[in-house]
Amino acid sequence: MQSIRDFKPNFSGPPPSSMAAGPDAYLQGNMRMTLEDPELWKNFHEIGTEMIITKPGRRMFPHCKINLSGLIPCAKYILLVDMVPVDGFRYKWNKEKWEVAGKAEPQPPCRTYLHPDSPAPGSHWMKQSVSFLKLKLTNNTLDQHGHIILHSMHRYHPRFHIVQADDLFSVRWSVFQTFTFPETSFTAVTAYQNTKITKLKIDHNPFAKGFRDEGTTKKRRSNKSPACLEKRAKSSDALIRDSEDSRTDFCRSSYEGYDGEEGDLPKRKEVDGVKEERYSPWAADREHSVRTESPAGADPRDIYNTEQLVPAPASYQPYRFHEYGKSPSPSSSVGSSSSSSGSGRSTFESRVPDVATVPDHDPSKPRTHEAGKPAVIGHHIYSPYGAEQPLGQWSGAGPAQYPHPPPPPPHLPTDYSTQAVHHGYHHGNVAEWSQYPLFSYSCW
DNA sequence: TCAACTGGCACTTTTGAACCGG
DNA sequence: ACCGGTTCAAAAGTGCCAGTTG
Repeated sequence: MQSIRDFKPNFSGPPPSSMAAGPDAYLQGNMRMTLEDPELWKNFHEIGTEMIITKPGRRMFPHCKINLSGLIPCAKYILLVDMVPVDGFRYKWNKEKWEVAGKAEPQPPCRTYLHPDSPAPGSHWMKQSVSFLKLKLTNNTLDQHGHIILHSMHRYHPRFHIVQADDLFSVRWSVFQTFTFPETSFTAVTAYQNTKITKLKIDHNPFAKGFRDEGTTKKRRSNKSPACLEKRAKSSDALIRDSEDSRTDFCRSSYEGYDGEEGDLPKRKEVDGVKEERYSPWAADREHSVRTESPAGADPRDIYNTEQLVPAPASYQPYRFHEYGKSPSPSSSVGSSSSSSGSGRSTFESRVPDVATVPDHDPSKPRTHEAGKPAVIGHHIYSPYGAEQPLGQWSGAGPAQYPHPPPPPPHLPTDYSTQAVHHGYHHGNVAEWSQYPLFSYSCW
């Protein structure tokens, strides 16, 4: 076992183009990512965001949209998103709140969504917001379309990866940074559980206009049977009560303690980010409410931006959080770690021994990483494939990139996440590490 | 028995081709 | 031939809901 930061720069052979600029190329401390529509996300988050997952794939709403700054205008970057479990539990909706319903199911094949513009120069990413509108979620573990596979009734949060790379082939050597936004965590569901979420979605998603109460069109299925209408009336009772509030008040929660601060939502968010967690339908969140504080603090939106320089593969990191963290919710861990030091960077350093520790995979090809600097994707660290399969799964161009979708990595056991829940990572080995690829699939 | 899931439905927006006039 | 604007139909994205599944 060897810590990443212990590795010395010792790449043999010519460095890839993305590294040719020399050591200064790694100094990207100014890189910043902010989430667009943070208020909307926060409104959902306070209620407990749910995302529908279907077999053919469903878009997210709200969809992930970010702003980037601090990139090198002329350098090329690749943007990726993956979904990582927030914790190791399965949930159920019971009496207007989410409850733990057991251990999480084994993680489906980890997939990464590659932004279709990738690779593009920094100037491209910075000139306008970057939308991941086309990202789709599915519960079909045999999905052939490259959608991100999730389990229903499990909690996830998206991670955004910025990789400085001239092309898809050089990603594995490239500088990358990972960002998460606590308010983007959600529960994957096949049908909405919380009627408040349904209402929020209807109110804000243009495709759902037809379900709005005060639409120009008449209500659908208005001639239902009385029994059905009665059932509907019962189920939508809460919605009707909500509808009596003004539309600008839609985010008002029914949780106790909220009334005292209603009407001051935006201000409260900026002043006290911790408090708002109280309104989460997550009992755990309310009990262990820890909020991310802004590392730099200049931009209010940065309050929600937890920069992670942790090169942990998807579906691996949360369990490491779980292993070392004190809370069952890694999102809380993320927030607390960031807030504890007031600096995402120092937080990263403090976590390196725990999170960024990798098995002593291949001593002949050591990885380079120094604490406080963006991590370098080592040759073997994140690729589930050997050197003979150099990220071919997400190379090429355009939608035709997965006409023949890649099969799940054959070495991926179906029960590895169960092992993870059982905290089996103290003594990792090569096979174990390779089971948690960051970029195992190309998707767009 | 029941929670979770599926598929069809009605409704919406988005997209792109076709058409027209300058 | 080119360009910009309009129209229209198909495609795709929504939540609803009854039926199915485990």
